[in-house]
Amino acid sequence: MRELVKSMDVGGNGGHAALVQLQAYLAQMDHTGETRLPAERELCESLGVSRGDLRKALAVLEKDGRIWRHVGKGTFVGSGPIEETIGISEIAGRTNPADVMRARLIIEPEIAREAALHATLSDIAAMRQSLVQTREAATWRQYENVDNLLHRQIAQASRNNVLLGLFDVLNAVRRTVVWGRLRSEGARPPADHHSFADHERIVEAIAERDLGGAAAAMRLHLQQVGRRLIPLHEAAE
Amino acid sequence: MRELVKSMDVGGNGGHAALVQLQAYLAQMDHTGETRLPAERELCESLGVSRGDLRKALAVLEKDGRIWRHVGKGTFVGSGPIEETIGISEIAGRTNPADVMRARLIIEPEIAREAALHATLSDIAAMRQSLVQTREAATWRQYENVDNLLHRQIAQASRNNVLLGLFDVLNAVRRTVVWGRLRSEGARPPADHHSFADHERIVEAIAERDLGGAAAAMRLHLQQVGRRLIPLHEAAE
DNA sequence: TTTTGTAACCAATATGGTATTGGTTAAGCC
DNA sequence: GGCTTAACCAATACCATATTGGTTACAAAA
Repeated sequence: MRELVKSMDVGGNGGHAALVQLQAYLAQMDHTGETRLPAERELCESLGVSRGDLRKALAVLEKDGRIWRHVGKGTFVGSGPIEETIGISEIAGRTNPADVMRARLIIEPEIAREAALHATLSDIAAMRQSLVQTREAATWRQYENVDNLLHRQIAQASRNNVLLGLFDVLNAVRRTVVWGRLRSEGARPPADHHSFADHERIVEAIAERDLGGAAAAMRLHLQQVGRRLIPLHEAAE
Repeated sequence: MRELVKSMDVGGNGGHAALVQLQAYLAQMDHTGETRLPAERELCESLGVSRGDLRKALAVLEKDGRIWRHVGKGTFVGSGPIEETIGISEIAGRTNPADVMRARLIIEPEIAREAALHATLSDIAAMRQSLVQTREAATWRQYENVDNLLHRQIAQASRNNVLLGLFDVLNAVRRTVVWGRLRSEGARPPADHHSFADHERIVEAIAERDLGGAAAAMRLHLQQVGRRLIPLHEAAE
């Protein structure tokens, strides 16, 4: 312990005393469940050390990974700041439609495979109902809504809320990145639109518990969607 | 159009006029890029209709999916409210360690495959440096920090910010779910810890552009980690 | 001179009061 | 009955203020 302190370049003796007091304070606080410790200005007075020494001790513990600090929030025990929320626009701002499509191509077939393994009968029934609704859609907007629902139902059928959450994130990023890209309003999807057959193949494979078939069908479907999307993207540049 | 209005149960004639005026307003606003429309109290006066009629017309457009509203925020044109942030705790609260592990097994091998395809030389150099640091870690805490860094470097090497973002979400969920589970403090990772060899195989496969090898090595590594984690989980129940 | 303690300041965040907004209800008026 | 208006509610936005970790300057002490 003493060697550690020496090696850490902690100035004089006062710094050492502050570190010992702090470690005692942490040990006492560890079994209370509370993770946030008092403000530096209070703590240094409470421990009877100067704020500079306290900060040196805190820096040691932070480098060791026992605490983490952030301006305006405070000092906390734990390995690091657990991000409580992820900003969709932060992801969407640093990417492009091609990367989104590639991510979908990587994630969604595996989700479909998992769905084929865990889908319940009611899951499958709900998907089949969505299949009918996609064909009945009167406008492109309605079609997109039902299409979104169907893909999410597949993710939900994986019965894995982590996968479902990741799908939701990916979906939100996609809607942010591609927002306002295709504006082919007015018409409705043609009756021979490739997605109809694609969707049916996916749902059928899931219903038959064909893991590889579901993944392959989803991959094929996304590749078809990608082919229709890339030309628009290149034409815009 | 007129039939639509009739079928939508929009009371008397005043409601129809409000709908027409609103549609005109939307069309005029559509090509300005602005998505938020004025507050109801202003808009109803601007259009010269009562607030009740305006709200009926807004309800029709909302049911049609052309606008969406939220208390305190306003009314916006578009299919739906794009979730700007995803709460990690929302996902973590509805799941369990097993699902997190399964999601990692599905996602991370594919990320490793992508990394083998797109990693730059500096990416690989950084990974190798992390490999050394994992062996030098003096405590389990330090080891975990470097291990986290290495896995994130692999995701970063995919050169796909969407995949990187999804990895960050998954990682945050994992750290929330497993928080405080393993408390084997004090010791340091043994020299023959399986992860050392696992990590080296993964990085080597990426460096050699062996797509399948990278994915397989990552899958094997995570399966090993899972085997060490499940017993702890079952023992707790 | 070097080190330590103190105070002051900065940028980021938290906090609380106020204003705004969609949603709802009730009364008055055709 | 329908229609209008007004008032109220809960959720959100907005803004000023307080708090916090991070930094610097300067005097006191060694």
